[in-house]
Amino acid sequence: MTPPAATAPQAARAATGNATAGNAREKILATAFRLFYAQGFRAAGIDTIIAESGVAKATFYKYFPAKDELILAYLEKVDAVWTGQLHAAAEAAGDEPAAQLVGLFDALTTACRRDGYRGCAFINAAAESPAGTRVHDRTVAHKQQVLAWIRDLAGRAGARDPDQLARSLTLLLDGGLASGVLDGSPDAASAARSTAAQLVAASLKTPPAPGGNP
Amino acid sequence: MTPPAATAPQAARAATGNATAGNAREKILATAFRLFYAQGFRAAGIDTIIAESGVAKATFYKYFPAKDELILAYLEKVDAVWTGQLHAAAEAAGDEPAAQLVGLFDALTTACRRDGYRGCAFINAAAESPAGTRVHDRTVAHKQQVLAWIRDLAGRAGARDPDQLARSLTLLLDGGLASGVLDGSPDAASAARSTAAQLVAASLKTPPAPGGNP
DNA sequence: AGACTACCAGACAGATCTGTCTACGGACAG
DNA sequence: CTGTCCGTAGACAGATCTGTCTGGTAGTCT
Repeated sequence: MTPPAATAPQAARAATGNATAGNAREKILATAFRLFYAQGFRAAGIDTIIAESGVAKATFYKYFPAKDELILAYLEKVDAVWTGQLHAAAEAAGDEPAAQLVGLFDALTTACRRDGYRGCAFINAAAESPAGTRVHDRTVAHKQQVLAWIRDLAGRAGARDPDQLARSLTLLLDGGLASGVLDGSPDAASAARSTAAQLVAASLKTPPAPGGNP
Repeated sequence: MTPPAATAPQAARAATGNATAGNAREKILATAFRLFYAQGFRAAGIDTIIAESGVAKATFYKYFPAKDELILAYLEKVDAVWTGQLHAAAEAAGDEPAAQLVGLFDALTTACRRDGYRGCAFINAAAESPAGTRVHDRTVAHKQQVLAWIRDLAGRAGARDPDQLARSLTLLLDGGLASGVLDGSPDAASAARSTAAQLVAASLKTPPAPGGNP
């Protein structure tokens, strides 16, 4: 797994040659990661983030000229982490693409079990920012990346209709992410996994009836 | 200093024939319904709601002693509206429970197509309020009501495992609600419907393998 | 030594948000 | 006529949030 190279590791470091430069930035980002996810980024104020990361206000505004920049950086980090977990879960299921399509749902199970789980950070982010904003656009981009990856897996698995299968699986994934917090019972994730297994299996069979669709 | 589109209070009262104290309450709730859904209830301020509903501040606080009360009333209204749409879509599909299980997804399609669609109001609400709050609890209750209704339909349809089928379908429904805004393409809803049809059909067939399944 | 860099501490301005409170007016029953 | 209910209009307090700005400390490079 490779961390996304496109995620803003400030060229200032290379410019100054200072190895410790940007240490404060990481602390801020780590705190934001925690607070934004736990409370939403409208409820988590700059002052709180600054206080909890033990950083001066001027330092904060040096790295993140506006709160929006921090939110975007947060989403970038969430994307990297969640994508990494999805890929890891898929690979843990073996080399067969079909098995990986099911295995990736183990990342959902793990996420739902985690303490303080509050659903999909991107869905939550989109709920807090209207369409057309950069935050919203970043969310759309993330979802499309995941969809494209699953579609690729479905194609390599030999699915009858990779597009359709990928869409069904992302629906299950998003549904599990969204309702994992809401459904009182914790088995939404395992239900998503078994449903995914059923869909994958059905999509790999040869078409039974070429007849019309009611 | 002229309020935009000033709604003459006397005229409005005369139009409705007065007689109903609490006319202002409905106006407030209607405005909140619109603004809360469009912006989230953290971004939509009391002052804006008061101004846009053409109501005095004291009147607002008479009916809703705190913003939380308005949010709860809003969720109550959303619950009634969305549940009504789900039931209507199901009934429009005929009398057969199996057909209704698929037909209810037409409510999702309609919702996604609606202008200004911003996903599930409850999921968005939960994203803005931490677990343990009344808002969050109301969201959980709503989701469980929907789940119970679908489970009942699945049972009457003669599904092999009504619990499992209901859970799969709610996952698809929530996934469609959540990603209907995010997926660039608008066909998430129709994909959810066709996947639901597939799952319902598979669940009605006689069990192929009676082998013990953990 | 001087310059530069990274950082801390915190006051401050300006906006915004929730909720309270005063002042006023029309409708209607007793 | 008077009291009560419903409503408008808007000032106000107090909290909070974003973003700026000043001043001070420590390490590093030349």
